[in-house]
Amino acid sequence: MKPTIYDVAKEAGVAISTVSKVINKTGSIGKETKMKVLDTIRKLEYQPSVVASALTKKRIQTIGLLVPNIANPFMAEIARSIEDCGRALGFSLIICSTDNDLDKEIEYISILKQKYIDGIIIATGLKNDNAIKELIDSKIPVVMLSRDVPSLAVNTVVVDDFLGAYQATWFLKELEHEKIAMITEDVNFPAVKARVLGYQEALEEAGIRYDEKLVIKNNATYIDGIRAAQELLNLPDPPTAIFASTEVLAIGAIRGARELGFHVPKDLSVVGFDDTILASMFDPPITTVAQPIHDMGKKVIELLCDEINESKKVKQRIVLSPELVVRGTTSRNEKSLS
Amino acid sequence: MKPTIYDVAKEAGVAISTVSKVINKTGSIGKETKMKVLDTIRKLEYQPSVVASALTKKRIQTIGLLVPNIANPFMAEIARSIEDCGRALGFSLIICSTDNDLDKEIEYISILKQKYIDGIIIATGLKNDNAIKELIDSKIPVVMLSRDVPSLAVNTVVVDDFLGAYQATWFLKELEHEKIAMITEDVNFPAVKARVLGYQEALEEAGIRYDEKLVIKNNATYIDGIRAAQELLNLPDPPTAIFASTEVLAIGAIRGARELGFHVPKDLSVVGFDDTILASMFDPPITTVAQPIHDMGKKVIELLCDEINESKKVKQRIVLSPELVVRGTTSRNEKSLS
DNA sequence: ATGAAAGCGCTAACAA
DNA sequence: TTGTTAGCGCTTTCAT
Repeated sequence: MKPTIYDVAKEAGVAISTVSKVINKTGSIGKETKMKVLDTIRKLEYQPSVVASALTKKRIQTIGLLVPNIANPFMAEIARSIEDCGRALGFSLIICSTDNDLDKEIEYISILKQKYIDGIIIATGLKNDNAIKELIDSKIPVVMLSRDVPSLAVNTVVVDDFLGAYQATWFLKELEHEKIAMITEDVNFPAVKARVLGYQEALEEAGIRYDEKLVIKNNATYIDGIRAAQELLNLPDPPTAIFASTEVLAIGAIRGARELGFHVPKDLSVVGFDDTILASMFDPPITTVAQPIHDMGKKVIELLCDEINESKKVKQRIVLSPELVVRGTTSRNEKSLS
Repeated sequence: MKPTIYDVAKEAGVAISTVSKVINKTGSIGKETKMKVLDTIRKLEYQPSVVASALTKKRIQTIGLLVPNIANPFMAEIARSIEDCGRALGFSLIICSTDNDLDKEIEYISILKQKYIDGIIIATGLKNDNAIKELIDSKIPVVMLSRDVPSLAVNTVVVDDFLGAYQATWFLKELEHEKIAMITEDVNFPAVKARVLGYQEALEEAGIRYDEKLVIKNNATYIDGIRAAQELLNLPDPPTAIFASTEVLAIGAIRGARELGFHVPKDLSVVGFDDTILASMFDPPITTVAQPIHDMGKKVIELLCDEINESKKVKQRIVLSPELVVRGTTSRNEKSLS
């Protein structure tokens, strides 16, 4: 049987509370006894039970991560970043793929609570914020990732979607593109709306008239990307550049363009968003707005720890800047010279 | 404060053991009291503490998944499958990315043990099996996924790598390719070796002489794929087809070929392995040996549950068949007609 | 069928 | 500085 704190205490000839103290570095213990305890812990290969301590401390050194789908490369990369940052602080990571389904989200939150999880990171995008509200009311440390809940005071880490879209669009403008289209998901999330706004702002500053026929909203699948691009390219006066608000949409758009005989980037420039493995492995590698995935994980864990330790009671909202990564799907607009 | 089992008992006017029994469906309880208890549970919104019960039952309804890297699309898809199958049975999933680093693997295993995890799924590939041996000796339910430990009796789920490689190679042969190369990771894992063997076997049956210059072993990065393909295509008598033992290698190979002016699939056919999102989103979509990701997750959870419940004491080794998915990176060899 | 009580392994007062 | 002890919330005999 695995040794318990009692075994250690007996073997070392001290009380269990003494052992507990040296393990948790609480209270004060004599250097002598401390060494003795440490020695027998090593000798017995004793490992404290996280579960037993969780019963009193209400913490099990584990955090939950709610994502739409861990199979989505962007989420998987985010998860990896969070896992690493969390591990450094002793946290394990439970993955919860909700498919953006409210019922699953509620179910997962309920389960995580039952398990005395230390905190929850929410990176799902839902229409309904009630589940989140209740969560926060129940005093469980929460931080939102890439998701704003405007009506709530809650720790949040987001990237500047407006800026990212602006950068992408402006870059296209500097490449002398004038008809710049946008493909995006058709939902009401602040993040999505901000990207459209950033696109519009850049156009305006560039002196390009905003044309709503050039903005295609739909779902965000590969197929949607293909369709949207083809719809755009079949226009009487088709765009020479497309800003896709997602890597998958960008890849779909490229595919759609190619099927119509357009060459990327010669005939059509495409900029994506996220910078997942999909962008760098595609041929040509995709010019894209990179989310600072590593920083996002780091900040999110920092905020969560602050919340867990109650060291800071003020909620924070951290906005990280994205960065345009220029690769092979964009080029100067030749038509504008004619 | 969250209600405890005591609150429920008091409110319902019964003993806590009675409440415990109705929750766990153990022992026998009168229909009357059962209803009464159930009602007050609902009324109080009582949720039993998994942690407290774990203290006696030694189970926390959570399993650990050791993978090289959750950011790897194949592993992320596997994780999703396992998550879903596990959730149906009430398990949460803790992700542990080891980077195939023995120290991290050991550290993770140790942490998982401390947390009274119910079982561990190991999908990492390591040179050293000692950590696994100890794990199994310590009676924690374990199942290996895509990893054989020949010297150990342990539940295992693998796909038939030999068969997959055979199918890929044979398919290429049926396309009348005669010079078929292979690119693979250079490690000693049974899975990797089996793929090389399957390739060789198919060649032999096809009456094609095995040429070791056509087998490039290296790491398994995108860059390695590029280099390997270029090395092959620069041969005096270059291959017309490449079987890459990984999606990433396949994508690298295609890129390498294109840089040299080869068209895929006209000048060079490429077959990959895994069938992740990378394969279907690439342009053209990649012909690949699909691993039955969903079945793998299902079987792995089944085995783990058997082990957890001790219902079956015989260790099993389940071999799943891969399936060739023909897409756009393969075509008939035109040169053979000349 | 139901209840009383002894743990599970640890933490945290409180004493000494 | 060290030890005693009462929980934490639940499961599980063993009585009743």
